[in-house]
Amino acid sequence: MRPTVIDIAREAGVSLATVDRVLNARPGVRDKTIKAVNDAIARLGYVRDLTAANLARSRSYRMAAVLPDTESQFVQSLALALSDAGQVAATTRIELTLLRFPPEDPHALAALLAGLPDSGYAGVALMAPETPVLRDAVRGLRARGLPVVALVSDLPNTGRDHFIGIDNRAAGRTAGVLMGRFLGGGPGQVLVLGSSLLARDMVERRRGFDEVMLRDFPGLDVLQSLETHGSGRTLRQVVTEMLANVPDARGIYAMGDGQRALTQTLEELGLSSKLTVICHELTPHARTALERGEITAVITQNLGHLARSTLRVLRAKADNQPLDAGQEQIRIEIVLRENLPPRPDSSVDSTLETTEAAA
Amino acid sequence: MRPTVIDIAREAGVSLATVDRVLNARPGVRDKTIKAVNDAIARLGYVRDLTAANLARSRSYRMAAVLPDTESQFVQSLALALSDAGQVAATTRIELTLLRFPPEDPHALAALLAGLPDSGYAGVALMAPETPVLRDAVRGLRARGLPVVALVSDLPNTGRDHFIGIDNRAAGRTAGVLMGRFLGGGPGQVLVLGSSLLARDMVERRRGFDEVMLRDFPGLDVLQSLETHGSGRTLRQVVTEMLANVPDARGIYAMGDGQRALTQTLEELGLSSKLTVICHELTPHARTALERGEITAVITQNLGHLARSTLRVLRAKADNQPLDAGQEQIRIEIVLRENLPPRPDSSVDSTLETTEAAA
DNA sequence: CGCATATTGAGGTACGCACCTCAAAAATGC
DNA sequence: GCATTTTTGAGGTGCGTACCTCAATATGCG
Repeated sequence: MRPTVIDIAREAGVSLATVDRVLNARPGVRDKTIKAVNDAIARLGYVRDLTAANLARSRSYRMAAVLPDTESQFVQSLALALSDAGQVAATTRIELTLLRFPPEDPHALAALLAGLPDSGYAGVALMAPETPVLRDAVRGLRARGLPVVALVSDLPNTGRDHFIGIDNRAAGRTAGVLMGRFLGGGPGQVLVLGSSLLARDMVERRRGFDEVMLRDFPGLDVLQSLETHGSGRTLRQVVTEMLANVPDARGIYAMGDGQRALTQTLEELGLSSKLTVICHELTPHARTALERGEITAVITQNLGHLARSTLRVLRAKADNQPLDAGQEQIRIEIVLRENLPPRPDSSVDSTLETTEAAA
Repeated sequence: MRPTVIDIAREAGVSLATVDRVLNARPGVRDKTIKAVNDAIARLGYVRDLTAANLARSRSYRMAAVLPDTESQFVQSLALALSDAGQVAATTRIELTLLRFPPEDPHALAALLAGLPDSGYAGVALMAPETPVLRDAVRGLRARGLPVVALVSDLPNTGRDHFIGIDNRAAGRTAGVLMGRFLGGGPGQVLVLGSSLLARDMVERRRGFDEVMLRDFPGLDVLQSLETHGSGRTLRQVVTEMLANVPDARGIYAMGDGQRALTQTLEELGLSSKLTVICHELTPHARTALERGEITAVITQNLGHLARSTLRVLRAKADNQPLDAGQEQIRIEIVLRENLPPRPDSSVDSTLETTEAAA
């Protein structure tokens, strides 16, 4: 049997109340006594039973995940992954609420954040572009003692408690090596597409991509980024135009969303499977395109892990506990047709299973 | 507040004892009453608090992980990851014991498994080659009601409850595309190394590799597999000899272990960084070699995830609970120099942090 | 030494649930 | 309608910990 607080008390020759004071860092214990208790803990190899502890604390964790209200497949998948993870986590006293904000309205977002009930929330996860208004809003939350973690896209200047997502510069570098090697080093030209050239993640991906291309594949000519503004129409326009002017285009690096518009455009131009196409995020569309050979490689992050990590991190922050850095590290995954994971991923049937189990 | 059993009882108009009987599938309740309770549960959205339930059951999970006693870096890393995961899981009433067996002695392994205390264990994770003796031993364990999961290398004919690891054929295919594309399709020759040509995982990797190479890269000539028997000396010998006879060798696919011996051999032959080298498992050595450019790509599985998954699966099996397939899916990861995850991975400091938190 | 203050002990309640017993009530068979 | 069986209720105990109160010591200081 594992030792309990009672064993500690006996071993240390003190009362249970004292052990409790030491364990929970309550005041009114002499250093000497504290040491005695800690020694006993070490001797017996006591490990606090977190399940019992949380029960006794009757601690529960109401958390909010705030996402832009776009119809982008990526955001939708992320929302799904989060709500799945939330369902599962419900058995561990975690309650997750998903909130959405109008994507182009930082003030609405700030208002939403400011309007979160003052108490009752244990933490907030946030995926949003860093604007001055948002910075203040996040600072406000943190001033109220609410942990805030940035999701997918970092908010380094807001004082957020943690960032959950990939290193976008490394992701860009990864895209770079793949592109360079897949094209055999050149010669040829490579198009780069981004939703917005101002967004931090786009900038970083481009930077990483360029680093590698310049250093390792000087024979390839990387063109200026094209902005799609998240619009399929714009994407089609700029890509069509560009490809008309660039005779020897051999690759496309799509840093932002719009895989559907891209593959469609290439299809129309009769270029499907003729170019090396690398994009980000394994959305259902990217999957299909990968299977069909219309996209060569996808750089992605596992949304299931991301969602679960979010809950774990928020909880750890709420409890003021340290993180397991290794576990919370989100990997930059490379997906080719050949290592495409089977479909049931952040799917619905896991939810079904869970519900069934609870019933 | 989340509803509790008491709320269910009130809502269903029955006593607490009856709710309990329904929840825990105890006999002696009329169907009509069962339905009433389940309806109440649905109406209130009740979710059983697993932490409290486990506490009340005073359920604890003694588990064993059985690994071959080799000094291979991969097995060592796996052992480390498992013991790390075990440390962390100790706070949730899980106790993991690591056992080792002499790698070439299936009978010793069988004896070890048969000798596990009849009760007291909640499950066993096992990494071992599938031999007839082992098959019987595993069947014996399962007959005793002990869940068994296969680790890293599957044991399909033993009736194991679950397999935790990657699809080796898909891994081989992945290696294939990478090799093919990195070499620009040929011409040239590719060496394949495996520790043993009989081991199931080697066979499957080779099969996947060949599938892709034959179909997509007919210009590349894939040579017969060379057997290293897990010995660095043998590896050096066969590789040196082969390279002397093959004028246009451009790539090496190392399916098994021995990365250290391989990079050393290539170094000696003055071929470092001149060949496209793809191998498996991101061991410390593979890391270094990747950083130095001596290895081009590593196909790997995240040992941290693997270890945590093992514990989760064993626990779910012990509780007869369904799995979250998405979460337990082990990804085939592709690691290049550019997306090499930062070092602190299945490291020691996470252990320190945890210990500190408990103190 | 005597007093104020700091430290410790004893004991209780609660968290949400599992599991047990015994008696009461309801349903069933004849 | 009675005996029998099945179903239900009431109540208790325990899991390991948190957190509280009040009294009993111990310690430090003048």
